Order: sequence, then structure tokens, then C-alpha cells
Amino acid sequence: MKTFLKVMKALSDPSRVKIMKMLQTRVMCVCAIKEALHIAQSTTSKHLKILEGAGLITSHKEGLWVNYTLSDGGDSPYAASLIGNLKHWLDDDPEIMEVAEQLPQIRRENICGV
Amino acid sequence: MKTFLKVMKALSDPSRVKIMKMLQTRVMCVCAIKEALHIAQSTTSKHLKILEGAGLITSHKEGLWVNYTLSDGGDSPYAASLIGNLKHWLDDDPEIMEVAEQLPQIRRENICGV
DNA sequence: GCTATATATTCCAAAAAGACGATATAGGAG
DNA sequence: CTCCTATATCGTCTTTTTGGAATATATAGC
Repeated sequence: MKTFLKVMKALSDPSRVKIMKMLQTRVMCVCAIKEALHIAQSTTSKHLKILEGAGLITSHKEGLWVNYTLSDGGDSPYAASLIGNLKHWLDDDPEIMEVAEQLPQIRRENICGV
Repeated sequence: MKTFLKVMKALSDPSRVKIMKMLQTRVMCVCAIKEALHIAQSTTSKHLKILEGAGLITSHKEGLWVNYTLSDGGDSPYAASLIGNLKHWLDDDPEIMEVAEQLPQIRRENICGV
């Protein structure tokens, strides 16, 4: 029950859903996600932690950065199912499309001090 | 996005998940659900409204009672998917099993004034 | 009409979630 | 070691969610 609720709660917030949809396109570090969503860095970190705790995403350190990717869902069947469904869900949603459109311009080189 | 979030939020609460699982077994009126979950009647009504608003359940008046059943998911593809998945999810969950076990004893005739 | 019962709604207090600034930690560069 | 940058955590505030008592609504029976 707990693992199920974690997945549902994690996907109950628009920012976190947007993060999931962005990570479908490509790997992103915290600063890129924060820039894409126009939210504070601390807020971004917290959202990522919730998604990771639900088994929906995984983090990989790369020097100073932390890259986040979609999880393979191995931790939780609930996460696996939702990850799969989200691949084709919400693609025509206005909010998601808006984020997706500006995504190519969000590059780590332009945000972080390289 | 909104309809998706509604489904996720609706399923983010243990009582509401239990209601979904009980309705898989049979139709239930408000008083039976309240009795099965040991929660107040107003709380029960509110949970049911949230589930109904998400397209996960539907209500049918039968005289003084209101019977709730699982929705067919026609309103929302997200609801439809989750309704389907929940059919085989959480069957071995301790909390769900506890509720399921006492379900046969919860009959309207024993609770309401007939 | 009146009474009783099932459900819905309102109101309020407690708990949880969300956002942000400030601070702490970690890892690279010099 | 020191400085700088990316990320995580903490403290605080605001907003939302939750639960229940009280009240309102609806329907059946008389």
C-alpha cells in the first residue's frame, strides 16, 4: 500500500509530472530542470527526491552535477506501469507542450558556469 | 493535466484506495463503506465525491440509498487505466486483505434501519 | 402535513504539502 | 588548503488536505 501511495502522491503534482515528461526526452541535471520549470533550486531538489523515492526516476552523479533519468521501474510495479503509461499520456496537454517546446533551449552550458 | 492529476490525487489516500478495492467485489452504499472503514459518514461522503469527480466510481440512487460502483472509465483514459490495474494490484496487501475479509459481514441490513 | 433515515454539505481544527531563502555539504579548480 | 559551483537540507510561511461534528437536503412512510 505504501509503495503504491508513494507513486500516486508523487504524480499528484503538476511540476513533478512535467519533470517526468521532460525526462522522457532527455537526461537533465537539477539546474536544467529548475530553469525549465521556473522554480527555486531547493523546490526542484525536493520534487526530485519525491519522484526518486517513489521509484519513478534515478539519479547519477557526474562530477559536480546530478543527472536524473527515468527509472526502469524495477523497484515498484506501480512505478513501472505509470512510467510506461506516461510515455503516451499528456503529450497533447498545453502545459506539457509549453515545457517541451522550450526544452531544446535549456542546456546546461547556458545555465551553469560550465 | 487536470483530469490526470484528479485521478492521481484521488488514489493518493489509503481510504479511497480501500474503497476502490471493495467496490471491485460488490456494489456498496455509503453506510456500508463507512462501516467497513470505521470512518465518519461525512468523511465517507467526501471521499466518494473525490473518487467520483476523478471518474473512478459512479453513483446510483436507490430510494434512500446511494449505491456506488466502479466506473467503466469512459470519462477519462487515466481513470480507465488505473481502474484496470487496480483489479490485480494490492490484492496481497495487508490493509486491503483486512478490509476484504470483513467485507462479507458488512451488509446494509445489519447497519441501516432496513 | 410530520417523522425518521440515508446522504450531502458546511464549518472548523489539525496535519500535510508546497514554495522559497538561507545554510550545509560535496566535488572540482587553482 | 582555499575558493567556487551544483545540489541537498533546514527553517519558516502559506496553502491544501483531512477528519469529524453539526447542519442541511432528500426520500420513504405515516
